[in-house]
Amino acid sequence: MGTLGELERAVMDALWDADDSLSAYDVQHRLEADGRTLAATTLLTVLARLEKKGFVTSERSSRPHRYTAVASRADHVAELMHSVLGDSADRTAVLERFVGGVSAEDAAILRQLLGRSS
Amino acid sequence: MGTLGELERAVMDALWDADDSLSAYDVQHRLEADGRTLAATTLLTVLARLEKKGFVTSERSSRPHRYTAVASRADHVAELMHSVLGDSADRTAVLERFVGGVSAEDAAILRQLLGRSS
DNA sequence: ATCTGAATTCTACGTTATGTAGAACTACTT
DNA sequence: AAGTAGTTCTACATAACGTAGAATTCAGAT
Repeated sequence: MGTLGELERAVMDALWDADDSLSAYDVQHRLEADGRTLAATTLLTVLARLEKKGFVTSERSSRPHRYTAVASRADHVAELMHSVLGDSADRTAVLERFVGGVSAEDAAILRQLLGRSS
Repeated sequence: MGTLGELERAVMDALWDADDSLSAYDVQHRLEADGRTLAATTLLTVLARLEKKGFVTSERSSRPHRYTAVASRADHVAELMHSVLGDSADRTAVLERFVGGVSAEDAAILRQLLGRSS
């Protein structure tokens, strides 16, 4: 599955919040701005782990290697939702519960997205 | 969050598949039927952990204590989906991806549940 | 009231994931 | 060739989880 640790998630957030690729140092500074001081090697380690897990890709031609999130945050979350729903036999029951707990706004968005075709 | 380990999930499945409460021994036998041989104490430990995590409740008045899942499998999955979606800022983007990856059947179920309108 | 066997709790150990980073090594720059 | 920025290796602590033996508890038999 694709569960991330606390730091890993923070790093992914940094990558997602950035529009383009970031170096380990960029990530380090972004986290520092969030009040989290970490050694550069720590970020390198975490980025390497994230890459091994398939969440990140790196550009090793440029010297400070640059890292990018493989999927957008939205894709990631949507994938997680699918993977959770994935192995459910009684999809109707699950979706029923899911929809039941959704806010009016989200329900509207869903209707809109499911829209056309009765 | 509420992520479960492999054994923990297997135990929860046993509880969900059963209609009423089960004793640790019942769970043990069910897992054995699945080709998984475990000591009774192991199941007691796992059940205790699941209870501490709030996934299970137990009836300690009857001698072989009986355990029950707090939430139905459907509720559990739906809750997980919500918790994943939960802290997303761009809900529209996420839901868009989510709906985009849903099967035609699931889409139909969702429309049904959301009641067309709008 | 005691004993006994089943059931439960306590304690514990191995493994893996994750946070964290120093030490060692690599590769441009000048 | 050397220095320095950057990268990889190696390592350790902590926590979660799988797993179960040892010790303790408790209800029923005698």
